[in-house]
Amino acid sequence: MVTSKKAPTIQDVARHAKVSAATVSRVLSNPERVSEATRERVHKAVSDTGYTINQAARSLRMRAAKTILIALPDIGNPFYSTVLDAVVDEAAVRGYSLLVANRFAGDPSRLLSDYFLSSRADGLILLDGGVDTTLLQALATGDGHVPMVVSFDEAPKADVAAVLIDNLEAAERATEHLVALGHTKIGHIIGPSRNAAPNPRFVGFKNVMARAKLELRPEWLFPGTYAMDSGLAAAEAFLALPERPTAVFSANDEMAIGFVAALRNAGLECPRDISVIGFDDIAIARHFWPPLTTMHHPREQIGRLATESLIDILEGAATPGAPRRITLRADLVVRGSTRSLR
Amino acid sequence: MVTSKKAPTIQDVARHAKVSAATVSRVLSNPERVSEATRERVHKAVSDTGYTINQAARSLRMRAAKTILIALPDIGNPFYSTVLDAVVDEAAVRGYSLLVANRFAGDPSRLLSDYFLSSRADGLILLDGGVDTTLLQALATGDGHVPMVVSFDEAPKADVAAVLIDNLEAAERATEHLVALGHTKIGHIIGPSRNAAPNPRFVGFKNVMARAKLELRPEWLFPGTYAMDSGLAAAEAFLALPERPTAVFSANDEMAIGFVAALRNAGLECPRDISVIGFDDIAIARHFWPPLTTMHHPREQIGRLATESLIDILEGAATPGAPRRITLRADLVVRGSTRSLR
DNA sequence: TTGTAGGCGTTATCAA
DNA sequence: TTGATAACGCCTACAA
Repeated sequence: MVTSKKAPTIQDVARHAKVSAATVSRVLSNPERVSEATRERVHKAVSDTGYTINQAARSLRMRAAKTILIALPDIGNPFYSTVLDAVVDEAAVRGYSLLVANRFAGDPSRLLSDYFLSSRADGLILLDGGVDTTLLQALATGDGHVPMVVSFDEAPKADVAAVLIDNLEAAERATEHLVALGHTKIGHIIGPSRNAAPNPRFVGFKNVMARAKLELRPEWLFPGTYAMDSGLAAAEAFLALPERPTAVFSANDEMAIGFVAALRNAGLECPRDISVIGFDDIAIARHFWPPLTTMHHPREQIGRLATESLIDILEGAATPGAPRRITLRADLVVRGSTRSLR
Repeated sequence: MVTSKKAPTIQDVARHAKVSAATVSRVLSNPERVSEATRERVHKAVSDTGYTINQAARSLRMRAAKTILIALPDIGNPFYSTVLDAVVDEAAVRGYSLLVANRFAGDPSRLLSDYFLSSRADGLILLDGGVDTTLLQALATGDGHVPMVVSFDEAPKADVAAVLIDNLEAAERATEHLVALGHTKIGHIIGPSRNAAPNPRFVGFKNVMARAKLELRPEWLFPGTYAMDSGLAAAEAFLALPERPTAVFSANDEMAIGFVAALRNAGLECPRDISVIGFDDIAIARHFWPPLTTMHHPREQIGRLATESLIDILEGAATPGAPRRITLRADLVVRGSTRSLR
């Protein structure tokens, strides 16, 4: 059963069951159009021969591959691999195979559309925010457009189905946590901005600071890249400060971790000397010392919902006109890196 | 160029270049069999029409999908996603697409061979050690056998191409590091054993202890599962000990981290009160506090080599009779969690 | 050097 | 309810 000299075809099954290939095909895709008796004979023949449908032939005929493509900026990054994990599982549940593309940023248009023109994949889950907006628009809504669902840090301009979190609102809640703890001197490690738009997490931070009537000191704003190194750099700038904030909101966990680690080397303890809140809740966050307070980014859920949405689109279950946009909530996870000042 | 109403076929290109479809096909696969002049005309026609080869049709005809399948136990685990990252890249370089399967342990035989019988993939990279040995043997060498390369913790019994590290030898070097630091009272957090065979890292540990004539105390051996929790459990057992070791070799980093964290909660500092060495060098290891001394597992290299080997097999560049077995070296990375006793 | 023709394994259309 | 037949788009003898 495991293997046989040569993969049996639908013809072999047909012979075995003494019916035509057409009937076998029908049993497999529209069982209700076949009589009970022959249906059973065919099923038996299928398992007797160990028949498995040839996907290549099926794809050719159906112009559909039952396969979806996921494009990621960096699989090695645990953030993305967590999403990928959920996507693979959900796709499998729905009977789809999953093709993976990594770091295609170089010449995205050609590479990506190739997958569809060559009918290797039916739809796309795009997690790579580095795609040019107009290009994205063309890919998504152009002539031979690609069914797709995107999930970026920031809501894409293009008219595309998307699964997102509300970064601005979540950043507000992160900042509010610090305010609620009694902190008034609060700094921020700023995430990079895309397309010249200010980072939404930074905007959320500023909103709350204004609302709480707290001073927004320029020297308490540390520019970052999301990489851990910028946390270290922020720590250096922090240590050189004549007057220091008592709390810092970092636009992501990596930078927060770098920041805390560098401070510790300089003799400053978190949360004793400084409270730090991160963003994303990466795997390290809970095992770090101190365990990092952060906003939980629902990565698994994003992967699952993106896959569901895409397959709904592919199978016509989704309204074609209005691309669905799902917004998820990032929850505050209080751990050990923030403390009350009261 | 990005898209067109309907994907152009080889016929469209042929018409455009005023040649036959056969000639276009030849230009694409055996350019040398076509005259310079027509070759150019065809190339122009290809780019004019925006033609992309239809992989489904090609696969059907060629009985090859130019696609490889990777089967992983858990994509979400950074260990595997790092390998995956390298595999995706290397496959792309060689012109192969990559299909991903996750957690298929339930009914491996059917699911996996399906991919090949249905000609969706040409070969397999197997990272899931949970496969039954005889099943593996059948899959690898049976009648309609699947070209494959495996990479597990332990060398598979089956007659299969493999890319591995020598766990036993690396564990010896890890233990020797502790001995060289002057430790004589050394414990071990044992990794799980597969197929009733003792964990090779445990064997390596015992070898060195015997060689150094150090006492192997049963109560200093903590059973583990590779999950962080067993590190916590080991810490509890450790704390209850009347006499404690001064150093511990943990069979992997997760357990080492759990161990150190739990000890810290109980007031024991690493490396002041205890030296700990892990294994694998996962991403957290360097950012943990203290930065973890460990054996670096060459995951990227494994992914790259496994992919190369598989494609060599697929393209007939590898000797079919004798499956190649590549053994890589895990390097010692000394960081902050181990200290000298002298 | 180039073209013609047949078939890879499926599914959909049309009759029976 | 079932069967014959014609594509789907490509590659490769075989002919010219």
